[in-house]
Amino acid sequence: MPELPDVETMRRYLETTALHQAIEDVEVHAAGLIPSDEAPQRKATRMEETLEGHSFTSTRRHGKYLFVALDDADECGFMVLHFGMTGGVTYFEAMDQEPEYDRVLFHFANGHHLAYHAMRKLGRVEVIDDVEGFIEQKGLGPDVLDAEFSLAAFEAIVDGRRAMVKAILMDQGTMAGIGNVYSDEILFQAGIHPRTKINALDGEALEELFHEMKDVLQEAISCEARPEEFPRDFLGPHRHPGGSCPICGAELERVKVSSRTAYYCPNRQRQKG
DNA sequence: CCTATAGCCTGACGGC
DNA sequence: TGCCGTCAGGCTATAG
Repeated sequence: MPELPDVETMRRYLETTALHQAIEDVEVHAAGLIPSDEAPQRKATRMEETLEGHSFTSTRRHGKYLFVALDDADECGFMVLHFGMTGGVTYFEAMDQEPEYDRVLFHFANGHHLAYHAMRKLGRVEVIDDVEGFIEQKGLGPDVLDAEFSLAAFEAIVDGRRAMVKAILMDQGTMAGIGNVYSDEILFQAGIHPRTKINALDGEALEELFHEMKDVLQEAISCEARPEEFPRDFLGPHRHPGGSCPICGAELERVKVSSRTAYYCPNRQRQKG
């Protein structure tokens, strides 16, 4: 699930729930989510000791990564959350509300708790001291919704590339935040077939694509990334086997791109390149 | 530079 | 019912 709109929704959720409270206790239940070569028990203990006694003070997002600043950011830095395919965060009071697949649990002084959960353990949790350094080390491109990521910047970053447009959209090194589902949504709105080579798009099509990138993600955020709230002409709720185009009614087709399943409307997204 | 594949994990679903 | 393969919205590493 978690692509840019989902992670942004979680960021806002954390902003209104988990900030400015003393973290009394931390339980790492799945040390494998911490990327380090240390022994699992050692990693878990180290993270618990690093966070306990501190508090979260602010949040930040880049692409699909969520950064949570610690009160003593100079010393402790930031906790980074990545959600893989199935991760999320839940803030709750009574322990009988503890979500399933709870991988890291934070106990706050106010009696509430925050769970980082991930059914499949494909996410990551770690503590870093430098957000910019982390982004660079991961090789992430600009966040798609960053105001400085302009049409000119997009054109420059894509200039000379020849890959399929869907692969480019999903490449976090080109730009950060778009995954399989939202790349399909963006291409649907832009009327572009997912296997189109990006260099086959003319200036007008590229500009349309750029605006749909921004608009689709913004719209999804305003819906808190909940497909049932999406505008009627969005592909999302129809994106399943047998689903039909919300605009023309044609049955959606599927094709593999970058080893992922792309859904598209054969009527409105004709292949050109 | 580009594409494809496997691996990391777990659960849901369809077929036998 | 049980077993098996396949697929699922993530990223990384590797090979051609």
